Amino acid sequence: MIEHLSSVLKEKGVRASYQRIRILEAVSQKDTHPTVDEIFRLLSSEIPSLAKATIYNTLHTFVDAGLVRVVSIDGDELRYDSVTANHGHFKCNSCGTIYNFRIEIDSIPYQGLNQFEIAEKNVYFSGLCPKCLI
Amino acid sequence: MIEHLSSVLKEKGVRASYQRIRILEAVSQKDTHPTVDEIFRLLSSEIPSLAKATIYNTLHTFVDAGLVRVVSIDGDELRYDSVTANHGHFKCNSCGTIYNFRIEIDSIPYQGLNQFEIAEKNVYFSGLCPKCLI
DNA sequence: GTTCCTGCAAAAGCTTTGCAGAAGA
DNA sequence: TCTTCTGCAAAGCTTTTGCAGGAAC
Repeated sequence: MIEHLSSVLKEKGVRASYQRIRILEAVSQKDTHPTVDEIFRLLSSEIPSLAKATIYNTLHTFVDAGLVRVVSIDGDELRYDSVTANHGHFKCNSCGTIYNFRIEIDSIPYQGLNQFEIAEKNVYFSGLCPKCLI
Repeated sequence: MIEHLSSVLKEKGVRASYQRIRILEAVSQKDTHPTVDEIFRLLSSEIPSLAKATIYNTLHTFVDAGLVRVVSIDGDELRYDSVTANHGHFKCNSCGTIYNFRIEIDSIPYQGLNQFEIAEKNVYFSGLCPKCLI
């Protein structure tokens, strides 16, 4: 796993330090969309020297390298997600959980961006999740 | 105009103060997606007593009332937009401008949200705008 | 050996909060 | 009159930055 993540980083031209591998691992866990603080709490027991500033800086590096994207549905908080194709994000207004769902983003028709170069497409829904509807 | 905005506020159960009317007006200007700071700079020459804290508080009130929505594409900054149907937002990674574009959000097929109650749908694209591509 | 990261601490920004006076209903 | 909002200032967070030592290549 560490081997694999290490080569993922190097492919993108990002130096593979231990901290970076562990932060990428934390963000890549399936269906987690951790905040900076959640990553910090998750890793600081194992890496007591880890500084929050390092997490901020590392995530910026990852976003610039296209490894990670920012999930920001209502601006309350920033979350991070490893880049995966064809999914949208749903945020529950009650419990705050973020869910992935399948959506064929590239098949969505739109108008008015003829001369634009589109690099990234995001779909964000919000409302109430099944747990909070009961 | 002031009359109209005043009744828009009252319909949503929001007391129609002068500040609120002017802030709603600023957010409702076509194709503007102002930040708190931009609203502050726009209005403070005419309303020198206006406090930034009032703008923050007022925008929260508007969002809760469903008058305004948060536009947060990459988390760099929060912008506000009056609620309008069937449009997405495009952010230029170079100049930072936010553009509206037409998209029939309700016709987008998706899977995996069967038991969910969806209150709001947002589509965010990013890339480069025509001005920055030249 | 170089280059670039990390950790620490301090600084900078942004947003919220508490309270007294003012304005809306 | 009663309720709610505004402005001000201060507090509370989050995020960024500078620098010395250390790790990657």
